[in-house]
Amino acid sequence: MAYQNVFTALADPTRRHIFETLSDEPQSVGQLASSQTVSRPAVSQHLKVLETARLVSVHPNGNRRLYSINRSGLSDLREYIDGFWTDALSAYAAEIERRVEKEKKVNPTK
Amino acid sequence: MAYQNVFTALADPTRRHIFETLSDEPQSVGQLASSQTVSRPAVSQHLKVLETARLVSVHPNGNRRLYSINRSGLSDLREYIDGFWTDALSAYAAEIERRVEKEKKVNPTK
DNA sequence: CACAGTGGTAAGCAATCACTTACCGTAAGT
DNA sequence: ACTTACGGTAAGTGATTGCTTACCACTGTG
Repeated sequence: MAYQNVFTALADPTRRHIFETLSDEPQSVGQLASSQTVSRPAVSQHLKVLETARLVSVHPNGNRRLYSINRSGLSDLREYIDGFWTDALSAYAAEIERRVEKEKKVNPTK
Repeated sequence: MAYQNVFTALADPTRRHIFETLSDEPQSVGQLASSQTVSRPAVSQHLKVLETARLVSVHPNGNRRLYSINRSGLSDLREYIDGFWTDALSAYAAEIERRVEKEKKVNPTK
């Protein structure tokens, strides 16, 4: 039911970049701002949106606040997406198909 | 690479509603507009966004244009989402494999 | 040839969004 | 207690967005 916020949260390029940066490793707000083109308050506002979409989590550590990725939002999103394949089997089959094709690209000799 | 457009396309509630309506059955622009709270041109503009995101397809049929769902955009989105699982990813794939095999046993004719 | 029916596009407008600077609260160091 | 670092929030602004009405092109029917 929360996929709405996920869509709006990841629709913005800056927010996606922050999210992808956090997927590599947890960072503080200041760290994030230094690797971003926008100011620190902007990052703070973006993190608020990402947090309400359950895409990131905060862990206050002394003086600073460490932000890390939260896959709950992505799970909501995937659940929504899977609903558009009529029967569950075709969704899983399509998933398998995709992975097989991907593997073929990486390792064509197989 | 096209998931950006998918995010922005499905971030709007009206656009999501149009997309979900089309997932039930293909419809013309006029049909869609009648089941929507917004005007026909608005629907037309939304369909344009959905089309560039590869979420819907058009099939001109005589006088009218029949819009139907296109899952390519969703596939792009799922691919993007799956990139955020690392270890859990393989477990997920194994789970899919298991379900597919199970289904094959139950219903071998498919 | 008209003449409906259908739908894409242009122009304009109000609301929302992303960003900035300025300010304030809190936690550690001296 | 003073100071420095960190970060959330308020206020304001320019750009973007979603919507409307108006207009125009195309297709099928009399």
